[in-house]
Amino acid sequence: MTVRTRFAPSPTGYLHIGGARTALFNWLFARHHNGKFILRIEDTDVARSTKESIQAILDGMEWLGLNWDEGPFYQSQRFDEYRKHANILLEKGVCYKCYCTPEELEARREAALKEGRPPKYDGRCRDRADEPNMPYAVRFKVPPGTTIVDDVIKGSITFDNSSIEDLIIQRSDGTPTYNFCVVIDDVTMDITHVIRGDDHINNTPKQILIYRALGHKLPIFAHLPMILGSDKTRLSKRHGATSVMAYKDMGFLPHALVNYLARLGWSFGDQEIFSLNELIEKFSLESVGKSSGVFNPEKLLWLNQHYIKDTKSEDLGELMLPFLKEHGISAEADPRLPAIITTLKERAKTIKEMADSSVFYFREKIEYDPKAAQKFLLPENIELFNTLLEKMSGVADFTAHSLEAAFNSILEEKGLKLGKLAQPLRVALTGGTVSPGIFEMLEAMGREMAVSRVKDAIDYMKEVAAKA
RNA sequence: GGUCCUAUCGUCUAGAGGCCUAGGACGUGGCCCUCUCAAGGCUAAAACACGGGUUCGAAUCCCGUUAGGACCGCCA
Repeated sequence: MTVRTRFAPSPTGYLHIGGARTALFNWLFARHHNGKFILRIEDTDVARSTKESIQAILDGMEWLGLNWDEGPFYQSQRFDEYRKHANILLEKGVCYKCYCTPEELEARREAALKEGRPPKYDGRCRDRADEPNMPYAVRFKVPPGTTIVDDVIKGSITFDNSSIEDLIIQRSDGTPTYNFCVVIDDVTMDITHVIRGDDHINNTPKQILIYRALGHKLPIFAHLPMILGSDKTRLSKRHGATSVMAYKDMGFLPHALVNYLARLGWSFGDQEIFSLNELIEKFSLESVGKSSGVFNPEKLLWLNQHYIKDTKSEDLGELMLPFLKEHGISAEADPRLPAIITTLKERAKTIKEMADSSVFYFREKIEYDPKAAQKFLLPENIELFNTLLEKMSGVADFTAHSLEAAFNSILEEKGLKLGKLAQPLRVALTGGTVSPGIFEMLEAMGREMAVSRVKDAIDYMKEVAAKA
């Protein structure tokens, strides 16, 4: 039997971190078993579902590389199917018509809560014989006894059916409700493994009861522990960015997020770094932990940095262009781009950070950081810079290697340490005191720009001398 | 309030009764390297929630306590 898993988000917002991990685990499990991964949009709540949300979820999935084999299926297009099954259950007598109005139910709920009783439906329409000409909801008649959820991750969980209320499976307007659609869909789509957040555990016995009433075999259930924020409550906007696409905008690589999410709740010995293929090969539900985990942005950052170092400069260039645009820089035609990135990628935690620190490579003129200029662009360095200019113009090939040799000869001549030369030059070249290594940076920048910046620095130092 | 889930360094985790003086990773501190910043290398501090059992032996199995979390809708 082929494994079939599904991810079934409701389109009431963007794809968030928790949903992405659920999707990822479903995807990994399906891929590991050479099965099918199905995408289903749970939009039975017509009022809250939006087209924008659907698109946002699809975008997020695509960015993460979680491709689906079937779907997206939309529950809103399957209402006839649900109604048909609801009627069957009604005829079988395992469901009944409930004529209580939402207002009445709400009033009773509040009263119960006030008196400290469980806000459970009292079943007053259960054995009603008449059929008044009024709108009715279809309720499932929960049988007595106990229902056992056999969960791959959590183990066996027993529920007393008396704690489960007669749930509505079809609203009085004829639309189906969640617990019912899920079962009908999972049955008709031949889902073999239901992998979802453990916030669904309490729904599971209800769904099992419906499976039984329908006469269908149960899928295997696996309930994933929640992802928590730093205060150990359910991850939400209060904890910062929760939208997957926000991570794209912050300059994260999709695989960094995938690797991070995979390791949040799942482990493979002491291994931290996994390629996509390794993830597929090594993933198993057995090694998913039971306890919830706190989302840790620092570790994500570390992984991102790791994968940035691991990515070819050419590819990074492509990814960096949109971030450069925000600085008003169009670098797509700049042949220096890959070389520039090579100097930067060892020291960037995000693509955005890399773009921010690359700006000096692209500007016509740079501005000096006042403190840096005051400390390093001193008139006493004019002579040194003139020598530098000669060497830089004279060196046969403008590479890190020959530049280093050329610089060393200056240093030897003047009896200087590299620091005395590198820091002033760094300020002249970049405007600040922090940058990539001086030789690799010169090579990446190119002779033309380097020479012009040294000249500018000499002019600047002369001005300073004149003022003094 | 009811139902259910969970409990190892600050965080993610390894741990399947003796391999545990509890391992790895992120983060944090120190040292080395060094033209700045990183990266890299080395290193340090840092945890079995508590109480009872079971056992020759418990982080590991059982029970309880405590603490956290989720769910209890004509939302999904």
